[in-house]
Amino acid sequence: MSAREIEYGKEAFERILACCVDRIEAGELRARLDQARQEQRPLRVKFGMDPSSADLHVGHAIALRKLRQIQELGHKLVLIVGDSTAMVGDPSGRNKLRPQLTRQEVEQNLVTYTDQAAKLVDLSRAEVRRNSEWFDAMRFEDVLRLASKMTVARMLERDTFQKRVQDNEPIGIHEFLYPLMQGWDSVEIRCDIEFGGTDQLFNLLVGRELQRVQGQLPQVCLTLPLINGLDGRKMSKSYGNAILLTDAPNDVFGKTMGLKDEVMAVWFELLTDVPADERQALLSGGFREAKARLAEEITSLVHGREAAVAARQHFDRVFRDRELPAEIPLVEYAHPWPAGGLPLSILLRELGLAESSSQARRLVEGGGVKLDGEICRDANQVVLRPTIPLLVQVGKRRYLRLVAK
RNA sequence: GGGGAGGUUCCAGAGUGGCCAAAUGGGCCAGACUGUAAAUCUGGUGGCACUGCCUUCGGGGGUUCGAAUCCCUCUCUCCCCA
Repeated sequence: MSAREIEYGKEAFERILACCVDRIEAGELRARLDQARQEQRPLRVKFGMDPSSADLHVGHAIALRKLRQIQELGHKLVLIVGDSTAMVGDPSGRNKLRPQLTRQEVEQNLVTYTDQAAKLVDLSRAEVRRNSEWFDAMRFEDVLRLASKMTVARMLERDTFQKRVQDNEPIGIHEFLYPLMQGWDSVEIRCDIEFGGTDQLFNLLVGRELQRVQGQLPQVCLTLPLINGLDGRKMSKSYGNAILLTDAPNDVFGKTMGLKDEVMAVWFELLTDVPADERQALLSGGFREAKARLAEEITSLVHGREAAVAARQHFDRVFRDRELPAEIPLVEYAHPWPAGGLPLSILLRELGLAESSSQARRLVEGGGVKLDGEICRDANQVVLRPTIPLLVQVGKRRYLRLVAK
């Protein structure tokens, strides 16, 4: 296997900086590329992800796409899995104390995490490091030394902390440690460039400072735009407004179709490879068509082109043409069917179409449940053992064909 | 260490002895409408084989015919003073 060609020139410089919001310092990047060329080595480009929730979303995909480009330029992606930092909880962009995760929870999240990241970057060529590697080895003394590099005043300058002070929200001392930990990761891996969301700027800069203190060349800090979620707030799994990388293709497509028209341009730019002139043409045509294309691109990004095309067909069929989906899962009722039949509310609960029989009752009474295409408004209606598959439909998105054992 | 203010249903936040399964807003779910899972409007939003019953208002104990509301205690958070 021959060594990959590494790109150090103007093209690399520009591609690295493309889409970045903060560039601290772009000039240093130039010098850093030259230096790396002389030393015949790739730049070490860091990106950190805390396995603090189990799922990545398309907001993360902006960074991951960027990192893939960096890999294509031949530079080294160093992916930090923040298993130690996840136990602290990043206070960035948070107006509340984050729950501290246990080691066990972090371990669980970690597995799905790297799998998801692998959809978008080549992990086999990346260096994946857990930061517990060095933090577990630290003694309290080391922690104190690290903590002395930062002042309370500087920490309190941060908006998020200010707001919390104003709102009488608690701030844990450990939260002050977070930026230092993230910064220390940069020292440990001798980072050349660190990427993060715009909310990460402070943390990234701490990395610079710590590197300087430790006699390393300070990293270049580049931030990427954060993307808003379906409701306009910052996209976050915990707000429930995210398109997750684990969402089924139909959901990725459908959620994208629900985006506000105004944000389409940004999504096209940050999340697709559609060239600028083509994007322009799409956006000046019909919104519906443009958004369908966007949805297809996003779905393709997560699940591949084939799945994306199928998702688009499904969407058109179900939501535009108001027809039944092409494929409806056949579900076998798990228990023996009672001789006297089964009240609808109980059936829906048992099928997992409602969380409780009360909720099922509400769904039925609200007109959201159809049996064989007929709206059924009586939650007490007894459903007899189906002899042929019974089409059960809850809302616009949940369908199944039910058979008895 | 001392003093004060608080902890309410997914979230914010009303409620200070019965009319409280708990206002209002957000979120979420469903319905109508639509190019769309957008926007808007409507309804719903503890559980139960449900016209009734059961369990909720930080934990535990108590007063009372009756407590989210009163008392005791524990616990957590915030503020002020030291």
